[in-house]
Amino acid sequence: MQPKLKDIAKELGVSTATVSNVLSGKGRVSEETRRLISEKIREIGYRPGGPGRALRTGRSGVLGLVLPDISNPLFPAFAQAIEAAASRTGHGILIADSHGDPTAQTEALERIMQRGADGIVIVPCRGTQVSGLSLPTAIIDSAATPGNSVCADHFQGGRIAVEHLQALGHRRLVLLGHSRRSSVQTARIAGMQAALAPETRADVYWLEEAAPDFAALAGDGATAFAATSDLHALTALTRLQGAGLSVPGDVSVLGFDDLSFSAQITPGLTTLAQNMPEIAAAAVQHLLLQLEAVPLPAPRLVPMKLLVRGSTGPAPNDPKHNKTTQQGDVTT
Amino acid sequence: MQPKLKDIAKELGVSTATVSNVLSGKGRVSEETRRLISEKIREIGYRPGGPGRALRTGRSGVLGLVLPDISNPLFPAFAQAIEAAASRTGHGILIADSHGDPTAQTEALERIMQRGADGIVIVPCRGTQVSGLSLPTAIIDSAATPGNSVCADHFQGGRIAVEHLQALGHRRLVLLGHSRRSSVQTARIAGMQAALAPETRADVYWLEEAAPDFAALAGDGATAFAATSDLHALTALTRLQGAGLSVPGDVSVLGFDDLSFSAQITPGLTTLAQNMPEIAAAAVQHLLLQLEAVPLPAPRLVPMKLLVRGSTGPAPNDPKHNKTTQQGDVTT
DNA sequence: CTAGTGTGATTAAACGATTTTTCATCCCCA
DNA sequence: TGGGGATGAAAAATCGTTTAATCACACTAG
Repeated sequence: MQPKLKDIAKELGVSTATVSNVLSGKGRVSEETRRLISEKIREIGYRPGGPGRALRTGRSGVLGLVLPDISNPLFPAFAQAIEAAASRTGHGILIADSHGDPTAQTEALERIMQRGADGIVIVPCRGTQVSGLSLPTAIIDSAATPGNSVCADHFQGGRIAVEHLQALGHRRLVLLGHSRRSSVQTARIAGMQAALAPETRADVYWLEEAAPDFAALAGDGATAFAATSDLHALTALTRLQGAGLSVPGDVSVLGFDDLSFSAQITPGLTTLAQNMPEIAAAAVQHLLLQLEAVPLPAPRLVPMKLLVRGSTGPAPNDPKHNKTTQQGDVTT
Repeated sequence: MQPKLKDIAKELGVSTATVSNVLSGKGRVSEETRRLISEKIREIGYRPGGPGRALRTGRSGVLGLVLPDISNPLFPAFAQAIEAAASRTGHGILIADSHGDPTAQTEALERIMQRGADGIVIVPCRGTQVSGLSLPTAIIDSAATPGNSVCADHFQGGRIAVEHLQALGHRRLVLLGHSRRSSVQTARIAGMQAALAPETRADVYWLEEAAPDFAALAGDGATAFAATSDLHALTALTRLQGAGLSVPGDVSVLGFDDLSFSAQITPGLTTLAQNMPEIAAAAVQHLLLQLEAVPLPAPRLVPMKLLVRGSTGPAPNDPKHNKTTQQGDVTT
């Protein structure tokens, strides 16, 4: 049985109020009893928390986190960053997986509210729009989503990706997305297209609809593949390598999100990383501000960062570049 | 403001006790009022939960989940499975990341207990041993860990891996682990070694200590690489492919845990998968039994399952096998 | 000597739900 | 007519903690 406030009070012959005052440093307590009580507290390792406090104060110290798919390789980093940011402010994280299903998402939100969370961080399912919750909410999606609170600047990430490839001399690009219903992916592709030089040609493929033959595209003149996710970049990379092409000698590959495996493979995957700690901190901050009824700041766009690894190199037959493959991570 | 029990009671002119009775179906309520109240409840969408209930009943309906590293690509699947299993029994999941640090792990446990969790599922940090918690606990680690509650049968997984490779004719194996301090990895390697035929040679490399030159090993006669994680299998596969070797034509590669990317790459990675749903269900079950003070069952060992994809094939120059690479997943 | 002022600590109410106890009827039968 | 169930619902206690209100006491100033 956990020690309770009453136990301490009884053992020291004082009232629970006095003990509580010592804990919070609020009421009037003599130096003497304060010392006595805090010593006892340390001795038996008492921690106030629990439902009692939550009931009285109306704060549970727990934030909900609703994700469309925990097993998506991007979300671990998300969850970890959010957990870290919440820990820093003394909050716990209650997770829920919506399995990409809007109905499940609604249920998840309800369950979290029912459990008394103080606020909710939501990464919404594709195509859903969350609003009108009676709880502080932070939405992490894309700049285009109404109600979005904070997110990576996917558009800018796309631009940087294409700028990087063009600077290496690539003029025939293949842009790979998974689903055009994902606002994140469409933003990245749009950013890529916005950065295209007049002489650059870029074909977009949505893998959900039809998977192209990567090696054939390369044979047809494409020298660089830019995917909206490292997962698809990896698919392309292994398929190209398997077909006997050299990466980045014959063809460059670039991805997004710096997934766990991206630095592990050979060549290392050049990728655009989200600044997870900053996004997470902003999301948590967003909730805490709402809890204090502070007017909300404008949606935050956190810049993405290019990590140059070995999978991108000079376009073949480009006179300007004939250096060898770069080693290690270079950030810009 | 969320609707409260008192609101409903006041609005219908009954006592809170009566409403609570309707909710739980316990006390004596006339059919008439029961109908009236439950209709009102449905109308305003009231859900009892919250700290009030937790305080009175002593159950918060929340289970803690402590992981050594959320961003480890294996844990998403873990977390998802646990979340699903807990949802099924009406529980929420409070996650905490110990960052592989025993001190942080202890703190995480305390924070979770303080928040009033009903039980804790722990995947312990390497080398730590959790015990003596005043809360129901389920430990998921390896069979060798004292106090282990449930885990995959890593040893058996290792055996199956080597048996698979030997059946394909491989007689020169390279076994890859990351750290010999990981009880999971040592169990897998031990299982692999236990299945070796007398004429098979297998060299073990711990990547944490020294990373071998994979291509050189292959040139030296090794025809198959078995890693204790898909992550390292992927490292090996891309490096071998990059060196111009054909997988599985020249060399086979096998991993563990069926990570998110394993089916996405070319060739698909043959791997030994953990039965996450079963492990998660067993862990949650373990907690629920303790809550009801039922004597604990013996530790559960959940068999691993071989998923044969394209990365393993017949050993080169093996007279018995000359089929082409298999397509798709074949389970045994 | 009394009223006012601090000081240190206790009492009691409150939070939202559950559960035990009590209460008020009504009905039946002796 | 008056006890004895049965029935339906209200009253009250309880969980652990915080906090406003209160109290007891000493000290000081008028």
